[in-house]
Amino acid sequence: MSDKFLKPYEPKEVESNIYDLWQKSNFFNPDICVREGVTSADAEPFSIVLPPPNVTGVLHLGHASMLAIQDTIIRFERMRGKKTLWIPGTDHAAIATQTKVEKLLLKDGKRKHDLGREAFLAEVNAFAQESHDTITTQIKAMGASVDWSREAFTLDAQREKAVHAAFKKMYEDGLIYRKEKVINWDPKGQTVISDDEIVYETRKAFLYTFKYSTDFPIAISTTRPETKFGDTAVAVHPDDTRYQTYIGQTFDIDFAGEKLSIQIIADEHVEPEFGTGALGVTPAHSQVDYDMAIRNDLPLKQVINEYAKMQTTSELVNGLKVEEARIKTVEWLREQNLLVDEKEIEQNISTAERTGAIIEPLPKLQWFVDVTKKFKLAKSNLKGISVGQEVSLKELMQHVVSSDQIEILPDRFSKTYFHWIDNLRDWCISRQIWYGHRIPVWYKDGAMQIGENPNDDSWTQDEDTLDTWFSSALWTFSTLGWPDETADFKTYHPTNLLETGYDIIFFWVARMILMSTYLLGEIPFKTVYLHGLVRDAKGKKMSKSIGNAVDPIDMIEKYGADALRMSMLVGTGPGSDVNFSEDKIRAYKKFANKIWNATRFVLEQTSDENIEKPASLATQDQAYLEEFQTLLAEITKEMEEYKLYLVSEKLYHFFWHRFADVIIEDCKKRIVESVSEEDKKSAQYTLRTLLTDQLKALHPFMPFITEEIWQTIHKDNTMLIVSRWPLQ
RNA sequence: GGGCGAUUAGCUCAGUUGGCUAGAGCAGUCCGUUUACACCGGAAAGGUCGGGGGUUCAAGUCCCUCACCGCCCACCA
Repeated sequence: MSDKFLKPYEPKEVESNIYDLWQKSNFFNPDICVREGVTSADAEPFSIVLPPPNVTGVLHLGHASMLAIQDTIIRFERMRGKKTLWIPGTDHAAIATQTKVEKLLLKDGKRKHDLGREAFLAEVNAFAQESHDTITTQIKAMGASVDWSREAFTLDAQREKAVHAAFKKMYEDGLIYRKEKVINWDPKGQTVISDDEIVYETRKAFLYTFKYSTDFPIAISTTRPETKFGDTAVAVHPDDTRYQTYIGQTFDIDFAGEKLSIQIIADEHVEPEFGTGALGVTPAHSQVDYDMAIRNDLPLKQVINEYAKMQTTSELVNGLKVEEARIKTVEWLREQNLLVDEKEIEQNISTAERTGAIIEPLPKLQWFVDVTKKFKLAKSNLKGISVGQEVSLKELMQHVVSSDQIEILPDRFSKTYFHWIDNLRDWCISRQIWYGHRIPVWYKDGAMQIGENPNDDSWTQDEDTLDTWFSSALWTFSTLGWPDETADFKTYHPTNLLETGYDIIFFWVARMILMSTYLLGEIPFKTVYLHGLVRDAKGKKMSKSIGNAVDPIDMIEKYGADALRMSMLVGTGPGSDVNFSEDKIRAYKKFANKIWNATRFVLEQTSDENIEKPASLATQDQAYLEEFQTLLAEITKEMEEYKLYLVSEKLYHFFWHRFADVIIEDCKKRIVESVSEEDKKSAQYTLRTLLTDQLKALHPFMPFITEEIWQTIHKDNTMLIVSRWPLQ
C-alpha cells in the first residue's frame, strides 16, 4: 500500500498533476479515444458545446456549477463508450466587454474617441486575451474535460466566416433588412440595443394632465411633457362618446414657441379609463406611439437627439437635457394655466442592461431580422416541416419545441419560451459600438455588397457592428466548422445537450434555435438543461459591486475541485436557484477524505493487487454486490435523464452509509476473525470490487480523487477517465 | 395586468412516476480515541411537510382556495 494513504487527502497536491495527466493522454479528444482503442470508431456520438464565458473578467460560481454539470455528463457518456465531444470557447460579448474596457481606460483619463477605432480595439483585444487566459485556467481547475484542440472564440476568423455566411443568406432571403424605425437608444452607451437588453425599473413619476393651448378642446395625460414638442396627433378610443366630434379634425397650435399640427385620431389601443382617455401621440419618441403612427399614417417629428437633449424650435427647452426640459415645460404649463392635474404614480422605466442609462426611443436607420416574414425553407431535417415549405422564423422556433424535437428541462420554461415568441418583434442586430463583428456590408456609390468583402479600397464597410448574440446564435455549428462541410459537423450536429442558465433563454437559446433551424434545417440540440442562479448565502444575487461574489478558485484551494463540484450538484435540480453554502463544500471535502480512508482500509486488507473472484462467494457478499448493481441500474437511468442531483446524493449515501458504515464493518470482522479462508477471500473480493466500482461510478462527479486513487492502485498505465461504466 | 416558482428539523435545503417508522449538511445533546478514518464512530433529540378544503385504500407528493415571499413577462401613456 502506498504511504500517501497514511495522511489525510490533500486535493491541492494532486489536482493539477491529474489534469496534466489527462491532457497528456489526449482523451478529451474523441479522435484520440478512437485511435487508442478506448472508443470504437462507429460509436454513437455525444456532444455538448460549452456556453462560452464572456471575456469580461473571471468566472464565478455559476460557471463552476455549469462546468460541474457538463463535465459530469460528458465523463459519464465517455465511460459508456460514446464518441464524446465537449467544445470549449469564449465569447467576445461585444457591449459588455467594450463597456468594461471603456471604464478601465477612463481611470487613466483616456476616452475611446481620442484613441480612435483601431487603437481602442487593440486595447480591448489585449484585455480580452488576458481575460481569456484566466478563464482557461479556471476551467482547467474545475477538471473540465473539454477538447482544447477544438477551442473557439466567437470573434475569431472561422466564426467570422460563419457570421458572414449567415448574414448573406438571411439578406438574400429578405430576412435581414435595413430601415429607419423607432429603436431603443442608449444615450450613455451611444448605441441602439434590442428589446431583450432592456431592464425595467419601477420608479415614482408624475402624471401631468394638461392642454396644449387654451383653445385646444382636449386635455391629455403624460409622464413626459417634454416629448409633447414632438406630438403630431391626439388619439382617443373610437367608441369614446366624449370626443366623437373632434375625430378627424386638425389643430394648429403654438406650444411654447413650437408649431404643432395635431390631428385627432381614433385608435383601439387607447384606454378610455386612463387619464382623460386622450393620448398625445409622439411617434418619434415612443414605441407604442410609433406603432400607432404607422397604423394611422401620422408624420414623425424628432425633438430629442442621441445625447438625450432637446432639439426644438422652442427656445424654452432647446438644447436642454430631457429632465431639465420636463421641469421647464411643466413650469410653463403652470404659468399658462394649462395644467389641469398632476399626481404621483408608479411607472416602469426602461433602462439599458449594461450602462443603466434610461432608454430614449428615437428614429434611426438600423439593421433588423424579420421574424414574421414567410420564406421557403432551403434544407430540412425537421419533423413536420419539409424543404421548400413556407415558414417564418417565429414558426420555426415554435415548431421544434412544441413538437418535442427539442426538450426543455425543467419543462415549465417551455411556456416562458412560447410566450416570448408570441410577443417577439423584429430583432435589431446593428450596434453603434466598435468591438464585435463589423456588419458585413460594403457600400460604393449607392451600391451594396453583402456578406463578402470586395477587398477593394473604393468600397466602404458599414460602420456598425453586430449584436453579440448574432454570432453566439451560430455557436453549435460554427464551432464544428460550418459553413465548411467538415467531418465534425457531420458527426456531432445536432448536439445532444445544451446546458445553460435560464436567464439567457431568450438571448441565446431561442436565437440558436432560430439560426440552426433556418440555416441548417436542423435543431441545434436535443435537450436544453437550464440551471438556476447561484446566489450568496442569504439568497442575494452575487455581484462584484456588492462584494458578495465568491471566486471558485478560492473554494478549490480550500476544499478541492471535487468537493466544490459535489456541492454544486447534490440536490440542485434544473431551474432552481441555489444559495451558496461553504458548509456544503466542506462536507464534500470530508467525503473525499472518507473515500481516501476507506481506500486505505481496503488496500490494507486486500494486499494482493489482483484479487481473483473466489470459487464461491458468501451469500452476504453476493447480496452486497447485487445491492450495488441495483443501485447502479437505477442511477444509470437517472443519469440518462440528467438527474444528477439524485445520482450524486445516492452515490454519496451508498458510499458512506452502506459501504463504509455497514459493509466495511461487516467484512472487517470477517477478515480479522477469519472463520474460514474461503469466507475471508469472499469478503476481500467484495471490498475490492465494491471499491473499484464505486470509484468508477463516482468518477464523473469527483474526477480528481477517483483518478488519483486509480493511478495509485493500478500500475498498468490504465486510466479511470476511459474505463468502463461499471453497470453489468 | 398576465405567468411561474417557493413555503419540509433551530439554519440552508433534498425528497425521482402518490406507497413501508419524511432525509442531508451545519448548529446543538450524550457517549466513545481496543489498529480505515476525530476531515471519525455510536446513541438520543428535533418536523400538525405555510393555513383551509377536496380526490384516494394511501398525499410532502395530485386538485381547489387563501396567505406570505421571490422571479419573469407586458405598448395604460
